Amino acid sequence: MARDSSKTRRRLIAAADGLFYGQGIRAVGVDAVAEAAGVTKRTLYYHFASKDDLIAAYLAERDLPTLGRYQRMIPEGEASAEQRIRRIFEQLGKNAEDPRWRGCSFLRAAAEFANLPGHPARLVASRHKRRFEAWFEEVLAADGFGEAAALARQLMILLDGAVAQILIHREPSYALAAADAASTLLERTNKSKKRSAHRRGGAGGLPGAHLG
Amino acid sequence: MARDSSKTRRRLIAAADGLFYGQGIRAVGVDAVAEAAGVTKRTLYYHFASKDDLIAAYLAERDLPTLGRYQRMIPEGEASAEQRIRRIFEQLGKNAEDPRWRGCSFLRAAAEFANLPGHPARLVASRHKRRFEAWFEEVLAADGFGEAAALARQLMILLDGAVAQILIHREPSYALAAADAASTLLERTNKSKKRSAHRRGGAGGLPGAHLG
DNA sequence: GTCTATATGCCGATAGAC
DNA sequence: GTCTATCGGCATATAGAC
Repeated sequence: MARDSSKTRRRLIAAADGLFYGQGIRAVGVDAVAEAAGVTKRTLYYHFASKDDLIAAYLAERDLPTLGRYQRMIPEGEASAEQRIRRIFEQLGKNAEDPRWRGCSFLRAAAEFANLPGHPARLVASRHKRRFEAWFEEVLAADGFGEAAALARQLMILLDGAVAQILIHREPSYALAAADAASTLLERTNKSKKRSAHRRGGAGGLPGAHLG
Repeated sequence: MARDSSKTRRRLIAAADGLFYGQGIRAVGVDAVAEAAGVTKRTLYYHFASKDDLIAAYLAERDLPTLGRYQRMIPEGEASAEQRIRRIFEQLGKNAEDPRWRGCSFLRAAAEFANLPGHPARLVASRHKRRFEAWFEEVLAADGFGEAAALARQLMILLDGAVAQILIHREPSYALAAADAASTLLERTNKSKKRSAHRRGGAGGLPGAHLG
């Protein structure tokens, strides 16, 4: 089987995911990851050139699923962009109530490797947040918002800002404060610059296995 | 000399500050801290019961000076609260241009110890952010804003959200996006709920040795 | 209060067998 | 592709002398 998709490799990434997200990347040794995956350290080093390589694979594996989970929170066409985006912040607050919630894996990785700008984990984290911001921009533009790019940036700031405050205070209600701020920003732009009307309705969605 | 204020103890905290902020707390061993302070490890353990104790002292030492640096960025009575608060975000962007900038030490500590809610570093970080939020509330209330507490929370979210994005993307311009968002939130509240007029003028201020 | 020396264990990474 | 065994180094923390 190809080295990139072997069962063992996937088991190692899954084990790394649980340990790195749960305890922190630098706090977990490769011994623990190998043991959790049920293989020896030597096998881990057959599949990954280094711990840094494993870290990058762990984050890359989270990239699209994380974005997809947020996208599924706000089904297209069932409500206005304002309502759909508000739902994202509300869902963040609910997710943060789970004791296993540890904030955003990408933000935490950037914090852990703040002194290593070229670290592979940093590249994956930056790419993920760019994708997220681009998606926000699409959602806003599709609903007729002007200055969608600038608004999308502000929403990213609010989202990670809420994550940061919740992480620091262990207080999920900061997500609602961020939701209010987002509503204000969108409402304000809506009234002055939005170019077309929106649809109406409600939206559903449940948190997946991942929490970040 | 009292153990809490001895020169050696202060040298150890200063050494820890440079290393922990520069490279991350878990990335730095006590050996490195002791060597940077010019003492042996045994002396470090005379002054601090454990590395966790040293970590807490490192953050506690940053608490009030960090808040004070922000407070000095916006001298009281020289401008409206809107202008003074905008200046904070602009200054964050300037500080982040320094290659030694590594984001917020409290946020990064919370990220590193996300799995240890009772860790002394977490307590210091939470306390610091509470103080910061309370100060924002004072500034807003003193300028006649209604809902100052809710607005102060939103500003904290924007501030740490900007720090997070800058850290992830190495892109200080996110501070300006946050500044615009803050202006919008304040302007909007200003127009609908502010209770009194404000003064006018400009403000000065320079970044200190600390960057967090 | 500071030193030398050490205890004990985990760190990331590798050699070589099968 | 996975194993056993191990390398050299660094982790936090401590014993005991002065």
